[in-house]
Amino acid sequence: MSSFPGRMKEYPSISVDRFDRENLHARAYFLSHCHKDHMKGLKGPLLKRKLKFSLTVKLYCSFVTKELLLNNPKYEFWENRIVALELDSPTHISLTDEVTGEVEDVVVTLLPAGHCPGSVMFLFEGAQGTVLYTGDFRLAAGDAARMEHLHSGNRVKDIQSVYLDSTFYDPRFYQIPSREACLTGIRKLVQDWIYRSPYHVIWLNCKAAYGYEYLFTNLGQEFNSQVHVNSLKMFRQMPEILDHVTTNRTTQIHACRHPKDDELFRTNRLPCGSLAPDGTPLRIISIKPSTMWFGERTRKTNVIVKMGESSYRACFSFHSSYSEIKDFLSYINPVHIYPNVVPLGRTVEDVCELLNLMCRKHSEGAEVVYKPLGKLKRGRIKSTSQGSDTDDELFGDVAVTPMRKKLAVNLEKERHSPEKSELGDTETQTLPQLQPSLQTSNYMDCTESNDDDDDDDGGDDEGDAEKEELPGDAPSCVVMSPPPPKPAPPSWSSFFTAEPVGTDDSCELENSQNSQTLSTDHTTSQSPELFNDDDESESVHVTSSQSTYVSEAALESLSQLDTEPVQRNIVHIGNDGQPDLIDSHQDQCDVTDHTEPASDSQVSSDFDLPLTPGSKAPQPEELKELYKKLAAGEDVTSKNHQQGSD
DNA sequence: GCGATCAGCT
DNA sequence: CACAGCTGATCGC
Repeated sequence: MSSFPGRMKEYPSISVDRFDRENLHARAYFLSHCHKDHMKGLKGPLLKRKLKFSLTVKLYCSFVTKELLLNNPKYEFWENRIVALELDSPTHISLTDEVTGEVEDVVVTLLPAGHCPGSVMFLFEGAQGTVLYTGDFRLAAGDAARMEHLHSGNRVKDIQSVYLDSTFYDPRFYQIPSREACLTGIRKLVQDWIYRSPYHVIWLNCKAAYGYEYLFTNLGQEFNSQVHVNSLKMFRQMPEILDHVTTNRTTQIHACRHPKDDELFRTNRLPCGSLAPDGTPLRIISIKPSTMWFGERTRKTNVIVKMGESSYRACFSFHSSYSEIKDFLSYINPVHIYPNVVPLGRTVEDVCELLNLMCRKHSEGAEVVYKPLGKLKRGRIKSTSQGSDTDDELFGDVAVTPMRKKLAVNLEKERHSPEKSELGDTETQTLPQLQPSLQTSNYMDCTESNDDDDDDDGGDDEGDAEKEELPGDAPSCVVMSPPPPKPAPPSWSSFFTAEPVGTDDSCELENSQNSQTLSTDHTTSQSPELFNDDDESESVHVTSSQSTYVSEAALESLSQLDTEPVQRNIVHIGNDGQPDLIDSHQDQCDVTDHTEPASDSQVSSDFDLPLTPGSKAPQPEELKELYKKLAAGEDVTSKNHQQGSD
């Protein structure tokens, strides 16, 4: 749970994810995602009152977050004050003090956070430096390298501070099976069950929060079915989700809820009360998504654990693991890191101590030997900045992989081998397809799974998880996390955009008046025609420029235009030669860099990974050599440090 | 009567 | 296990 107080040292005039107390005085608000612990004060009477008297205060978030937020009537009063921003589109915002008239400019960029639909990180750039507020995130190792806006030209931006989702920043949570692995395990379990008969149904026992949607969509897709949920209302603008969920109870996969659903389940009933039409009793199993973690050297990575006769836990995490966070931090190499969360059983001091190791000053001495080159997307080499730590070599996905899960290891290696990632993308398809065999997977009955007792190197637990036919006919054991066959990553991207949908109200989609409004914003929201560029050249487009009331729809689209995507601004700034925007910032190139490569970097669609600071573009030949060495575990350091040992 | 806080439960 | 978020009790305004 976030305990971020809402304000960042560098930009105290804005508030992020907290809306009470001091934050009531903010000049602008930012909401990273639609979870209650990040919305404290957001519907409070004080803030509501402030809005009434303020002309300029806005709330910035993603389109999806806006949609989800406004789904709750308690937040409706925000409607005309929310400015939804596109992902990966630097946007200039003028922060005006309504009393003094003082103005501060920042550029904000929303980066996908992978935590729940609409979740983003905020990258702020302004006179006080570049600051990243991560919100909550689940990013895999190497993801930072793929984020264009964390880079400036070929380099990683000079990031002053990171306000970090440190939920699992504790070696205890070293490893959490990847999203793909978890999904694969769940898919298999579901398949094992529902293919037995139409009376075999699944209940996904999910908590009341956004974040499980990708599970629903993936299962819906896989089984060419729809998942039963209580309401579709919030997804009415999100066809990617809407397509795979339903309020029709006659389906084999349920994620519906009821205040007493656990109790109902114990008596073999679904939360929705659905029964087979012919009276045949349903065979229900429940799958409860829960986070499972493993120690650094654990070989067990069961993503499904049988808890009882017909109940299972399935690995599922909204947050990055320790190693994922470390990977992220070591890549962006910030000067300061502030935890937003204190992991359970730890103190702030504990976390800070650990985080300090990841700060720039600490890594400096052992400065990076080798940083990712070109588009070495998967197999990025850890830069082992803070020497000694045994974690380091185990840092990447590869190392985190259980050591002797036979198949698993090799596959993982294959998948992450730099050679392949860089040169032979297609090769990675050599992975075996999932065994079509179902019915037979053996599950282990367990009560515990997260014993990360890495103690046993001896490998006593060899076949532990493998067999154990329980008498019951319910699938009875653990699915080890099978390395997914280079899955197309669950389409998280789809959650970050709210595509217009032709109000396909299947069941209970109230056609609210705004259902059309939003649709226009999405892609062409910043259509220049609507605004006369000239009068914007005033540069300080105070966000309240439209104080008069127009139709809601009009206002809606206007408010989207209040804040200029930087690309346009930048051009403008370039013209008058005075980048008054970020001038005092350490390096203006940060700003200008946005501009000119803008076209080219955007065109190069999948974000070829820019070079790391201090490196120069390697020739293909060199690269090959390099990768070979890397693959062979040889030393690739050009100078001083060795890679693995000392 | 509402909001904030906390315990309890999931 | 942890999450995210309910419910319900209590207290204060």
